[in-house]
Formats: sequence, structure tokens, C-alpha cells
Amino acid sequence: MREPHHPSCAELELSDVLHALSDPARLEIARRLSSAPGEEWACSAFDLGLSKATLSHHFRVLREAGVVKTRVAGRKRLQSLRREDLDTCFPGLLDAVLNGYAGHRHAA
Amino acid sequence: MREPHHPSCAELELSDVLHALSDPARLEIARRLSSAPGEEWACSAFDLGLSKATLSHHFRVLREAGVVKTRVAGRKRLQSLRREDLDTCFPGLLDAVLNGYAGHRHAA
DNA sequence: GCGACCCTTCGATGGTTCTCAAACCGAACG
DNA sequence: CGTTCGGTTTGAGAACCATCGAAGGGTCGC
Repeated sequence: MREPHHPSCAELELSDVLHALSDPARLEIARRLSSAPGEEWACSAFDLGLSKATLSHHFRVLREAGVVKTRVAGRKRLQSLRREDLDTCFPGLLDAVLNGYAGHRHAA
Repeated sequence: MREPHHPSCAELELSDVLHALSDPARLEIARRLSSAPGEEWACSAFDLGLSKATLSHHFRVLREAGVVKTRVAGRKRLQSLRREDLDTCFPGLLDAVLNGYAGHRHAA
């Protein structure tokens, strides 16, 4: 299967990134991806209590916002954080978001 | 008129803050508020090409997310950024968002 | 009081989003 | 080949959101 489209650095929009991360499920995905830098995760590795269709939707939102890179490997899609690109375009944003979340997790 | 409700620091949710800032109009409001720290702006000072009903809606979203404080002064509502609270709860977030925006403004 | 002023709320509308089950599709495995 | 395995796409429903005009509600100036 063809690689899905990824926006270039210059195409990244702050609004899109913020919107992508404003959903709790997607925030959690980003948080997990960031916990193992450089590593790649299959979609099925995320057990968030959502159907695979919904999960696929969230990954698309993250990908189109430029938060996540999807690599096709056999019949799997391997996801990784686009940390360098994000740090370049929006310095400090990712750290602030991931820190804020970890240190500010409510019982919910 | 009664002061509107403002969430306490402990009640701030990262998702809500990100969602509030993910709308271009609200991002612009936050950007303008940050440009004059400590100052207070009347709602009517924001000419974004939106109706006052819409503007009022955006201010409510920002207020309920904890981004903005609304003070009633006579027949005006004076808005200010809750920078200290945000910096305490989500260190670096506001700076990253506002920097990212200023340094990443597309012709649009 | 009366109007002007500033903003909020209401009601409506059109668009977007989240969610799922079902169908689909390419890759791998037998 | 046929099947299974990972994900995507589609179709649909419910919920949410941005937006506006119109109506409402305090407050100030006269």
C-alpha cells in the first residue's frame, strides 16, 4: 500500500496541531508515542477502548496535522512522533503539552 | 451584573485549553491580549470581522477554559490573559503557542 | 425616566467531529 | 488460491461548534 500523505514542515498550522492534541484520546496517543522516542508503534498497540475505525480516524487527524508520521511495513502501519519537525516549527510546544498533561492528570 | 464564573487553577484541563486555542479567532484574541501584559481589553476592542454574538461566544470558551479573566467594569467587560495561572499549570505552553503563532503566520 | 451603549442570551442554521459496525483491501501465511 | 491479519473507508447517527440576527439586561449620560 502507498504511503499516506504527510504535510511538510512549512505546511504545519498551529491551529491544526492544537486541535489535533485537544482530543483526550489523541493527547494520550501522543503521550505514549513520546514515552519511547524514536520508536514506532503499530496502531493495534493502543488499547484506548475505541474501535479500530475510530482509532484509525484519530491517527489520520494526527497525521494530517503533522504530529505523527506513518510508515507502512508489511501489513502494519508504524506510527512515530514528528518531534524534530514540531520542535522546529513550534519550539517548546510539544514539551509543554506533554509535560502539562503528565503533571496535570485528573481522575476521569 | 454578576462576575462570570472562572475555573480555578486546579480545574484547568489541558484539553480544554488546547481546544480553546485551536480556533484561529480565539488564538488571535489570546495573541492580542498577550501583547500588552497586564492590560485589560474591552470586547469591542477586538475587530475580527465577527458579530458581537460570536465574539461573546469565543470569550466564553476562553474564559471557561481558563485562558482569560473577565472583569466587569460598569457596562464593559474587561478581558485579560490568565498568564500566571496558565504558566503555573502548563509551564511553557502559552509561550510556545504565542511564539509559534507569531513566527508561523501564513498568508491567509 | 429615557435612550444609548456594551455585552449576553436565545433560536436557528449549516458545518464539523466522534463514534461505531460493516464492508473493503493489500500483505502475509498456509 | 483461500484465509487471516492490520488498517482503511464508508455510511450513519448523535453530539458538538461557529456563526448570525434578534431580543434582553444592566449601566451610564442626560
